Amino acid sequence: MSTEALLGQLNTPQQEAVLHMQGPLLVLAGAGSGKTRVITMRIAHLIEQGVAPWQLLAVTFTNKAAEEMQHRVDQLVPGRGSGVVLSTYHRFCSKLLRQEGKAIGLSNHYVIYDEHDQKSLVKECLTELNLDEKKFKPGVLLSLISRSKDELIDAQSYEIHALADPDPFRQMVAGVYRLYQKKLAASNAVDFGDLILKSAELLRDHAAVREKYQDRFRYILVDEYQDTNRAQYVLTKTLAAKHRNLCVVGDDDQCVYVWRGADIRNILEFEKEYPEAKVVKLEQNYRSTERILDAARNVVRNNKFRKEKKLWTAKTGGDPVVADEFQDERQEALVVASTIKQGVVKDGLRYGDHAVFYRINAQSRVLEDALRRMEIPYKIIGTLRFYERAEVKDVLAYLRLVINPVDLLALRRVVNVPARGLGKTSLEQIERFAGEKHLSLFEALGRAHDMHALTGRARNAAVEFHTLVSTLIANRDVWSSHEMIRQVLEATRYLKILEEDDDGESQVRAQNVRELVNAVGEYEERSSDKSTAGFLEQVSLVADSDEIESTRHATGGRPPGSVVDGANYVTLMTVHLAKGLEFPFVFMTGMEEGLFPIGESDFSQEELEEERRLCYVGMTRAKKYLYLTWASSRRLFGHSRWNAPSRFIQEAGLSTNRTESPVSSPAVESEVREPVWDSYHAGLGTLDADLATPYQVGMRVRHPEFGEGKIIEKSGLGDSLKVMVLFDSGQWKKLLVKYANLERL
DNA sequence: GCCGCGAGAGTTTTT
DNA sequence: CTCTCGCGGC
Ligand SMILES: Nc1ncnc2c1ncn2[C@@H]1O[C@H](COP(=O)(O)OP(=O)(O)OP(=O)(O)O)[C@@H](O)[C@H]1O
Repeated sequence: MSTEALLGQLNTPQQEAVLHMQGPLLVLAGAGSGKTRVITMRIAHLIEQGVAPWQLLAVTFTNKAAEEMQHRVDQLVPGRGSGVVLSTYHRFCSKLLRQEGKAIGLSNHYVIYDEHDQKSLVKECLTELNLDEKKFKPGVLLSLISRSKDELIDAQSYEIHALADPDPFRQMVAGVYRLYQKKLAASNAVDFGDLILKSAELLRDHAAVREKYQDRFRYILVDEYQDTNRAQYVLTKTLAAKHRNLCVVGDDDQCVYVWRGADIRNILEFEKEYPEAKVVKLEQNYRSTERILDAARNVVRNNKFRKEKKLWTAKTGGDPVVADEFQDERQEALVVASTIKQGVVKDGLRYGDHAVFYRINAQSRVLEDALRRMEIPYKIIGTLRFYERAEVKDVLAYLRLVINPVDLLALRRVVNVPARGLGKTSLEQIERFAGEKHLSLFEALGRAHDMHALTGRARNAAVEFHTLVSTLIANRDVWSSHEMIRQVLEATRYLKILEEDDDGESQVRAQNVRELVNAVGEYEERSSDKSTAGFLEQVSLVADSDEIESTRHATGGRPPGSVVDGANYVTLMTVHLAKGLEFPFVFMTGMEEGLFPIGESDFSQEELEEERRLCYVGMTRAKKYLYLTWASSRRLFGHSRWNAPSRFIQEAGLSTNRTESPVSSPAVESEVREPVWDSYHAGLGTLDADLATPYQVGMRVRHPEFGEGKIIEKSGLGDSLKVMVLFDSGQWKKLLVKYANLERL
């Protein structure tokens, strides 16, 4: 596409940003103002100007966003777009380490440990250090370690800081952190944080590598810059140090990953960091109607820590933003589904134009039920539970072991899978032997004959296992990933054993294994790197890519309104995942205090502001129509509780409509509605199932200090009976009934 | 060494 | 409600 044609799709400030050729560039602008379009067009324009695609590095926040941008670029400059390095930070770093990791002692067959692996490793550390898991929760320690990595603090630096600190807890964390890293290194493994941290350290400490990449990337572009962490910031800065053509775009109001280490200062202080930077403001929102934009801005305006930005839209007026109350989450889901159905059936809308957002993944199930009942095609975007299934992990562990035989977690996982008589005791013996002889555990397995303490059976099993895996290893550079996984299943009889078991659960597992084989096959078709290592990397990095599709309903006919292209479905996802996307019709569900904003009322100002930004992100995804819903009673994680409407509804300047009875929709068959009602009543029943105490959920009470309120949750029994009370003042508290002096009303 | 049972705990958001 | 962990019996 010619430069003129490219520029024709942009407004004046956007053009300025795209045409800016020399030096740093900051685009700080509100939602829907065309920031992403600037990045995309800038890439195309630079290529038009003769910059070689491989000299461009563009970073996005999710793999999905990267794919979309790649697609756009390919359209704009056909045939030349594929050379651009366009990926997430994590993928970029993964490739970098694969290529250059040997400089820091990382073999190119390293594996990426996921959160589950990380937790196991932390647990091992605690055990080895004689620390009580009850007192020091692995999850808490892991998050301390991960946050440190986000801030570019490696184990050594952490230890140095800790030494200067008399707090024994920090000393302890330092010990765990160091051991944790030692274990990762022993397994030739890195975690997510390491991908960035080690890349930054690699560039810092190895001039040759640093200069190579600094020379190469003449232009660097970063989308969603407000959500980068310190490590990513330093990495970016290093890479851009030579050419200084760093373009970052973002919106401080959309920073929603502080809990994961995002540092909003990266974008707010960009000008300080690069005084010569050109700053472009985009003030026209092209996405939403005025009403939607006003509502969203009314919410985020309540934040103290933000930069005020102008934002206007030419789409004046528009449909009013609606907020509705429902009796419970089933009602809510039912109405969301029937509203969508009505729009499609009556007004000829497309399912694909609709998205339903929620704060937490657990909310999705009841929405799914409702959509399925009404035969509405939908897709859930989110972290895939598929790769968390035991049978899938087993097979993946075999693949990992073949690629990287020192991967201790993978080895431990499968050494006795399927059961071959190599239990805990035998393995401990072998591990001890390995330690003494300075062998890896895998090598030690091959020398089990020398271990006289082992039973004959265990000895044979160990050697047999070693031989089996060795044969696979011998072929790892010969076989493609698809071939490899089939050979793994063949050699271990893993799938056979499942298939021979009549148990229903085994059949499901067998099916999952077959699906994994298919996934490998598909991967091989799609990608240029057909190796097993490539597949494993893909699995580790692309947690978000995939969708669980729902088209299980109506095998006979196509649901009304669906089109043949197959892309016509309602999208379900968390608000976090919606960042960067847009839909004509958006439903935000679960708009309740305690759920959105999430947490008990003791959240800090910072946490509340992040929730508010998240709400702003969600609302600004809508182009034409925005519908907020909340349920006065919600069953979640097996417990019902009463809710107050989210403060964000009020902040948005909306008032709630109460829906007394279920909205009957002509699109809903009566036979479909019945079961919903049945389960609705069943759900209510559980609310007052335990009547053993005089205090019940829903009851109004008076507290001498806090005044009147309603009991929204109850826990414990007897003297430890606790109730959560939502006071009319808006605050809520968990109280021990024994001491609270409550008066029933 | 293996398997099944029961008690207990714990649940945001994701690269 | 669902999953994990630890224990005890085979
Ligand atoms: N100059 C323009 N003229 C018309 N439409 C535009 C223009 N620039 C962007 N758009 C459209 O506006 C919408 C929002 O653009 P884009 O996604 O680039 O915004 P953004 O600033 O990245 O949004 P957010 O930060 O909310 O994710 C898109 O549908 C895009 O196609």
